[in-house]
Parts: sequence; C-alpha cells; structure tokens
Amino acid sequence: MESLLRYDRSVTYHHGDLRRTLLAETASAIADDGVAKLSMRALAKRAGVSNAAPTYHFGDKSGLLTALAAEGFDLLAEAMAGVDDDGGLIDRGVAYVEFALARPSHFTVMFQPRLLHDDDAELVAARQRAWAALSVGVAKTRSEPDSDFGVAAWSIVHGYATLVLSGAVEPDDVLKQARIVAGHLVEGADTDR
Amino acid sequence: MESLLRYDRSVTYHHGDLRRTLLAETASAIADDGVAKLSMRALAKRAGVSNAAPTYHFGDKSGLLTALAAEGFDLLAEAMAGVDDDGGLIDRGVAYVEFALARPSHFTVMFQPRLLHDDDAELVAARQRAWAALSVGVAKTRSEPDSDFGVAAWSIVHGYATLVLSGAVEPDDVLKQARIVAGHLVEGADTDR
DNA sequence: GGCCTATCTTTTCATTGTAAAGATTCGTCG
DNA sequence: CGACGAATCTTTACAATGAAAAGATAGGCC
Repeated sequence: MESLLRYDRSVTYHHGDLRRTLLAETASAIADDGVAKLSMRALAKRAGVSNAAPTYHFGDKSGLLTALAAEGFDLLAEAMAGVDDDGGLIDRGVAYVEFALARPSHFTVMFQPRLLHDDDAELVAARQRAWAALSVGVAKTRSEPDSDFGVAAWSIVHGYATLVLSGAVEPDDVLKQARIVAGHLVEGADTDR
Repeated sequence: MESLLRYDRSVTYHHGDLRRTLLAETASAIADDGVAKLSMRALAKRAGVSNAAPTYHFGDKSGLLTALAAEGFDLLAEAMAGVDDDGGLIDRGVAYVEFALARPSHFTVMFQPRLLHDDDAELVAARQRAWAALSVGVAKTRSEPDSDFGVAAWSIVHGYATLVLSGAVEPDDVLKQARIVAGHLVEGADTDR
C-alpha cells in the first residue's frame, strides 16, 4: 500500500532538485574533463552542497555513474523511438550517432560496465528498454532482430560514434559522414552460416 | 655523438627490467579490474619496488598509460602487418578484432585520449605507424585510403570489438561472428558525395 | 679508484572516496 | 496545531591515493 504523494520524493527535497542537479553536473563535468577526473567532492561543491550529499543519493561514485548510465539508456531508447516510422535503417543509425555526440558523457559511461554497478535494477531495466528499441529498429528493415546483421549494423554506427568521440576520426560534417558510413552496410553477403 | 652501450639503458638497470615489468603488470591489472581501479602504489608493490619507482619511469599515471597506449599502437601495427598479403579486407578486419581481444588493456587505453598525454612524442609516432598500417590494409583493396569507405571499414570492426569488450555482445565464437559482421560491408553505395 | 648519473627509496602533503553520527526539514497523523 | 518519524543534508574522521622533494645506492666511464 503506497500512499499518494503530491510529487516524486526521489527527485524533490530540501535542496530542491539535488539528484537531478547532480546528474546534470556529472554529465557536464565528464564532458569537460573525462570520467577519470570526476570528483565527488568537486561535484558537491559545484552543486552548493556538502561532501557527503552526493553519497547519500547514489551510495557511491559507481552508483552515481550507474544512474547516469541508466538515464543514458532511457535517452537512447527515446531517441530511437523518435525516428520516423518510414525512415530506414540508415536514419536510425544516424540517430544513434547523433545521440552519442549529443550526450557524450552518458554514452561513454553506458559502455563501461567496470565503472558501474552492472546488476543495478534500474540500470538493467533501462538497458533492456534501449536494446528493445534498437531491435525494433532493425526488425523494421525486414531482418531478424539479434541477427548477425543486427550486430553488424549496431557495430558500424557504434564504432563510428566511438572513433569520432575519441578524436580518431575528425570529419567536417559528422552526421553527413555518419550517413555515408552507415550506407556501406548491406544485408546479404553471408559468408558462412 | 652517442656512446656505444652494451644494452638499452631505458629498459635495463638495477631492478633488471622495471619499465617493462611495470607495463606488463599494468596491462594485467587493467584487464582484471579496469583502468579506474589502477593504482600506482599497488602496482609498485606487485613489482616489488617502492611507491615512487613507477613515477620515476613514467612521470605520472598518465605517462604510464601513455606508454601503454604507445606500445598498443605498435602492437596493432605489427598485427596488421602480419596479415597475409593476399588476404582481403575481411581478414584484416578480423585481425583488428583479434588484436583488440588479445590486448584489451592496450586497446581500451589507446582510444581514451583523456587518460593520456596525447601529444607525447612516442605516442604520436606509434599512432601514426598504426594509422599507416591500417591505411595500407584498406588501400590493398583498391580503395582510396582515408576515404569514407576506409572509415566505414574501420568503424565496423572497431565497433564490434568495442561492443564485445563491453559485454554488450556475447557471441559463441567471436572471430567467426567478426568475420560475418565484417562481411556485411560493401564498397559501392555512395548516397551523396 | 673516484666521479657522474641513472635508478630507486623514504618521507611528506594535499586530495579523494566513503563511513558514521549528528542536525535539519518535510510530510503525516493524531 | 503540534509532535513524531523519516527523508535529506552536514560535520567529522580515516585510510588510500598521486605526486613532489630530497636523499641513498649502484653501475658505468675516465
């Protein structure tokens, strides 16, 4: 029996919106200086709270990053769902790259399970929702979801996004090249099975 | 005028082979627990030397990772050069994935410039050698190196390796699937230019 | 045989993550 | 409206870390 609340306790309280604020500051800090230089104390200072305030909300540093990753998976699912239904696989691939570049901190953390509490319930759920959204995208192109082709499609856009984010590839127009790169994918050509 | 030395000073000295030992221990430690949990002091202890010994050789933690990344780029160039000359682009792609899985610590660090002294001379040189080796691989398939197709080829194998290393994809036979995935790449299909 | 320099140690310090216990504020219910 | 309980935040403390500084050791060279 849960009582009716006027608003969600987990996000509103004394400070106002500390949990949400901390997540936003974390994403910003990581985008600026990378995950390695992320400091809980500096984060707290920037949010105008005490050292231990972040720890209360997220348990520990991994918990903070876990929450960020979970948020990232939900944002990814949202981004994939936002693609036009009559758009092809390439459009979905470009949307994937667009997401990675728009939310680099989320994207980075999402694929570094070593930094996370990988079995966290909310993380697992969010990840599953994102995987579902991706599979649906592939399925709409008349391919089996979870097929080798699905993995290939995922690989090419994920790899391109990663290379751009790492600075290994520096195109003039990222999304344009993303479209071209994704265009080099073909469905047939099974070598062996 | 450099004097003749019986052996390379930079790798042999009191301890015997500390620099090399530390690099090996670093790769091992990262493979076990990830870069984030890498500790200079724990590393020194495992090598049987004092706290500050690693700092002497690498300047700081970033310097250590920089040296590891540089080593990684050389190993990658070596791996790409080892592919049969009559092997196609797919063989080279599989070799790329094979390298990433055989040297996960090197591979991880190589593409995280935030962790490194990105303008380090040896790193820059090693990276350039690796890029050259990759370009040669693409060029042997009658494509322009540094073309969009080259980026696409790199993206698909790099993405696949990354997804496998992150645990997002868990195939029964990695190299077999790597070959299939790389097989979904096609050279034509320029959308716009 | 003595000197120079590369290699390594000892010591120290500021910073960090996080645990523990206390203070404060909010909502709820009598 | 007032007090209780729980959620939220602070204060304090501690061990571990990266790194700087200065000293010790030993190997090679004249």
